[in-house]
This record gives sequence, structure tokens and C-alpha cells, in this order.
Amino acid sequence: MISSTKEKIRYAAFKLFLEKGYEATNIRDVCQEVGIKASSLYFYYKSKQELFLSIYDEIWSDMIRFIESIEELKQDISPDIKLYTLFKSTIEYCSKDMAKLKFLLRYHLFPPEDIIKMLRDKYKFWTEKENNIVSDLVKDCIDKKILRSERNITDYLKEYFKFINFHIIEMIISSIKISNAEIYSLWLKFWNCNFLNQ
Amino acid sequence: MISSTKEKIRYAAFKLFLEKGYEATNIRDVCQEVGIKASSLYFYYKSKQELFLSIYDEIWSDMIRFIESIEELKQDISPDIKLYTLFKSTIEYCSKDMAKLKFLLRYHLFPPEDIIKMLRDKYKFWTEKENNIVSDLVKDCIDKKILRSERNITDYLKEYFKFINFHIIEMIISSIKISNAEIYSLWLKFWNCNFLNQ
DNA sequence: GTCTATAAGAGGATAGAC
DNA sequence: GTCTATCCTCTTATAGAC
Repeated sequence: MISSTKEKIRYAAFKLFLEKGYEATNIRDVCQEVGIKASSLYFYYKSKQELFLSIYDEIWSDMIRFIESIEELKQDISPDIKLYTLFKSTIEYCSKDMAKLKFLLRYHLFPPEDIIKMLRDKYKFWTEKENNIVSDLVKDCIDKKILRSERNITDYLKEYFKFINFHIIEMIISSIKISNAEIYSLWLKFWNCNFLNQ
Repeated sequence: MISSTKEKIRYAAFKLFLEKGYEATNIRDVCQEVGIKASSLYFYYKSKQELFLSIYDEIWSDMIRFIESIEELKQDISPDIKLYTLFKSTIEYCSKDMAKLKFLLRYHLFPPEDIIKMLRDKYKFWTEKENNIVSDLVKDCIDKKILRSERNITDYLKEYFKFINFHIIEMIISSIKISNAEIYSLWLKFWNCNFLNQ
């Protein structure tokens, strides 16, 4: 596990930004954890903002890459099973790395003033990618008459993200991971109550 | 609407602590909104910490006082109806003043380092009061065989708070208030699925 | 009660040596 | 690449006049 100085900086900064918050984290503390002087950090990142935003982007990019790498989604199976696989894989990914999700939650709910605009743009960019993936699956369900076509796609999307985000927030707040057995029963309940009915 | 300088300070500070956060809020900005100089604030509050904590306490104290003032809870009606009334009143109270609940959420999820211990103590103090109120109602339901006695009271409490907190968080994040009709159907679903069954 | 002035220190960022 | 030294600004908080 060789770790370059740049990687060490990113990791130290991630931990501090997560626990202490953007404003309360200072460059000197980050550098002390890495074992370098504050001025050395500016060789790698031109500002505190740039350091923060690159960490934010990396978390999203890792997550989207993970979703895009799910084998089952590329195979020729029923789209409703794909949707369940997506849900299950996402929840598992989040439980493996709750810290990253807590980081995203923190800065989506309470963005620091001096980077609020950049955060908004980045948030839009990444959630659009995520939306497209789910949207394609929902469309496929509608085409194959698994889901009713009278209902709007954005309506289904909203329900899906409300559902999955709740469980992610629940995991973060309680620090308790959802078991595999639970994932399936949660999905069934959701699918029957919110997608098939009403 | 006469407002003393002290009240003006509290209100300006509340808004800034909520929107910008504790660390990013400075005394000068608070005082500028009030129209006094920074040094004058120290006549009313001995520190930034004290100002913050007094606001935190006031929000909780207002909320607990509201709950304790609900007339129906003192009357001689069935405890399950009282529990519903409590839920309904709490949700209504929160929708009327989402900013206050957002304030609590912010500092429960992400407490600033230099007041984390004091916040924890205060949180424990206030939630204990809240717990006792719900606990009494649940006990009464068990005594009257409305709820099953095999199940632990703390179990019921956990379910109740998980349920109500989710809807509060949902309101804060979406900024959409829950309608009266919805409150009842949500409660029915919760009561049947999580309290009567399983 | 509110002000001016100021102490005391923290934090972001740069210049330039090695 | 990493360091020392330093600049400049912002911030909490206090002293003491009015």
C-alpha cells in the first residue's frame, strides 16, 4: 500500500472535512497528519477550495463508476430484476463506505458559503448521471408493461430516490448496516406499495 | 412587536448559525444585522458558545413546552388516540417552523468540535423529557392491552422516533409540508405495520 | 448599554531558498 | 518537492470612555 503525498493529503483532508467540517478544518492540521508543512500542500492543490472539490468529485466518480461496473445491469435480464440489483448493490456499496456517504450528506444539506455555487453545479452534474441510469431501467419496465405507463417516469424516479436516500440516511444516522435479508424485504415492500400500487 | 436588543441578537444569530453554520458565523455579522457593534454583544452574552447554546436550549424548551401544552393529552381519552394526537401535533408544530428543526438536525448530525460535549449533554437532557412523554403513552397502551406486552417499551419508542424523525427530515430536505390528510394515512400505515404487527 | 480601540491569535496563501 | 519566513486578513474577546 504505497501512498503518494498527494493521496495522503486527500485522505487526511477527507477525514477532517467529514468530522470537523470545511470551515473548521485548516490546512495546517491536514498537513500535520501527513507530516509536511502547510506550504507544501500548495504544490499539489492551489487552494483549500480546490482540495475540497477534488475530494467531493472523487467520491461521486467512484460511486458512479461502481454502478456502471455492475455486471448484471449489462446482461439480458428483466429490467425489474435489474432495478432490484441496482438498489441492492447501491445499499451494499454505501454500507461498505458510510463515511463517504456521510460526507456527501453533510455538504448537500449544509454547503459552505464560499463553495456553494460550485457544489451545486457538481451535484447537478453527478445526479444527472445517476438519474439517467435509473431512468433507463424504469423506461424499460414501462416498455415491457411491468410498470404502468400512465404514471410519469420522473414520478417513479422521485419515489426511487426518496426510498433509497432514506435508507442511506438511516444507516448514517444509526450507524447500523442493513442486512442482506432485510434489503430484499424492504425492496419487495417498496415495489408493491410504491411502484405497483397507487 | 417590540423586540429587545437581546432578542434581536438571538434571532440574527439563529438565522446565521442555521444558514452559514457555527464556525462560519462571526459575531460582527450578527451584530451588523442587529445594528450594534460587536463589543456590545458581550454585554448580553459572555461568549459565542454561550450565545449558541442558549439558542439551542430555547428551541428545545419551546418544543417541549408545546408538547406539554397539548390539551388532548391531559384528557381522559384512549392512549392510542393520544399517541396519534402527539404525532399529529408534533408534525404540525415542525411544519410551522421547519427552520428550528433544521437547526437541531444540523447540530445533531454535525456538532462543532468546541461545543460537542455541551451539546451532547443538552441533547440527552431534552430527549429524555421527550422520551418520557411518549413512554408514558406507550405504557398506557400496553396496560390497556391495545399494544402487545411481549414487546419491549424501548422497542416501541425506537420505532416511534424513527418514524417521526424520518418525516421531519423528509420535510426539511424537500421543504414540503405534510398535509393533514396525509398525516392520518401515514399514521394508520405506521400503526398497523410497525406497532400492531411484527 | 453602546461605543472606540486594541490585544492576541488563528488561518489562507505566497516568496524564495535548498 | 519540501522547507522557512512572512504577509495579510479575519476573528474572538477585553479595557475603558461616554
